[in-house]
Amino acid sequence: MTHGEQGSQVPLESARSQFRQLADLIRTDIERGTYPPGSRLPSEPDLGDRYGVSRQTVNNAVQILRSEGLVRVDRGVGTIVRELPVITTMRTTRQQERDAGQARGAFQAEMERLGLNAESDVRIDEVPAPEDVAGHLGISLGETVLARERRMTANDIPVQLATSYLPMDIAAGTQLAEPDTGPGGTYSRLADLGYAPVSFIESVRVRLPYDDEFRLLAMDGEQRVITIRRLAQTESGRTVEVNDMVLPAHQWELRYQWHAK
Amino acid sequence: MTHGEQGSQVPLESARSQFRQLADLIRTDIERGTYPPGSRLPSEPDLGDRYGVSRQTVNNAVQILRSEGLVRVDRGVGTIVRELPVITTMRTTRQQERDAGQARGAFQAEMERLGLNAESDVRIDEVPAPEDVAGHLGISLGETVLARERRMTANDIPVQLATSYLPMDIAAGTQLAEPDTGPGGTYSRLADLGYAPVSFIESVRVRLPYDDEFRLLAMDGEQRVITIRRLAQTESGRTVEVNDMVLPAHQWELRYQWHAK
DNA sequence: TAGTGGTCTAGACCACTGC
DNA sequence: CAGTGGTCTAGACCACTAA
Repeated sequence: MTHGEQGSQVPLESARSQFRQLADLIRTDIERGTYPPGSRLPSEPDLGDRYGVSRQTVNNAVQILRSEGLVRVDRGVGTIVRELPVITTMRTTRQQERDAGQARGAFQAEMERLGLNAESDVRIDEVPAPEDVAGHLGISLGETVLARERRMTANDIPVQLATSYLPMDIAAGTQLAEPDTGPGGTYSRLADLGYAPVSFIESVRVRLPYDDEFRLLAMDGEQRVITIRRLAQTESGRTVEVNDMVLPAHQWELRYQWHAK
Repeated sequence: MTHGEQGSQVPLESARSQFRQLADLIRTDIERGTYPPGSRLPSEPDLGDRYGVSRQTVNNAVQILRSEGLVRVDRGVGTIVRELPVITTMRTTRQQERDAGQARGAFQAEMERLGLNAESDVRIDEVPAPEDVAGHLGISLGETVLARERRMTANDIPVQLATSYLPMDIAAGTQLAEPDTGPGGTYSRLADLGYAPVSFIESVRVRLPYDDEFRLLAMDGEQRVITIRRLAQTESGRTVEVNDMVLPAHQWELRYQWHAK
């Protein structure tokens, strides 16, 4: 009664917490187009008045929508409805071959399919191998490896970090140490050098982002990242690449296809 | 000054929010064994006094640990340190064959490897095909399909829900409609019937659990689920199974292996 | 400077648990 | 019944943005 006279126009059941129900209401409004992509939600005090709840309760509701990637908060500006579609990445025996024949990578191809403008930075470094990477590459602990760090964006929104580790005895002085690995990418160059990867293992996990990932991926609130560690092995069983990928979980779908036998 | 005299023994920087730093402190204590698995954290008021912060701030910190699966809250009891290890599930061309030869499924095998006691319920139903399932199975909208719903536990902790949809023209009256599908499981029976699956596609996503999933998986706080939809196809290209899996994200690692060519 | 969301506090009421 | 966490509120201060 103290404030907001239009309070509780929408009946809230008592079974579920108010902030969850409020999140549902706002989500529905977004899906119906009441708040179209790119527009701003009413401010938290406004929403509080409108629904007859405290600002803290509104804030809790908005946290849910943020964690789903439905909205994004611009500090000092407001809460904006997002519009980036879900990106699908595909891993297949056959696709793998197709990708190898392409001038551009799988990421570029998917972005084009979605009509998004894909860009990526590359930073190349020689670094001491992280302990677990050293283990996979069969390298002693202090030894240096080639690290190719990439950050990929779609329509200027960061969508993936990837760090590829390659043994120096293979990569040093080759095109693998150049920003542009040329047609077919890393795996084609490895093949040229006599280390064609034929077997791949990917380990997928979900977790909270680290601070640097949070910043580099422009993440928001309680969003999660998907982490993928890919190992690429040659016919002889040597692991010639460790690739650590980090993806905002809400904007990706991973697709794996394989064949029995 | 009003309360808790030991307040702020641990210096908190001002850059990051108090509740995130507090979460880090408690997490460290858990990892160091100060709060061993199975034990209870001090109550939220206690922690508030100890660190000189409000109960709400403690609550926010605990939310983070819950979402990571590090602790679990028993209503009316307290916050308990968890101990379920991360479960790895493996998908490989070769593994697939190996599994087919086993009396027990892949899930059982992994549980045994981890020394966990695996159990699972099965419920079998004939239901109208959900719209997207009908599309995949090439069935008209109202038509019924066989639904095999499973709920799997490890040491009595629920770790996976799975619903397998099979076309009635294949499954009706066969062992596929029985609780126990026999040696080799569903895929072996499909093979016996002349519908051996040879190609598999899995689509992986991460999201907040629905209410029923939240309950059935005994989830806690802001935890996420991994959803996997698997399509199994025969040589002729017919999709003979749609399998929807739901897994608490914090306790699983998905592993995919494949071979080029 | 006014408005935005981030965060914190003190206090409150609730449902649930175990004694 | 006392203790637990879930949730809500009113009020506050902050950093940041845009006008």
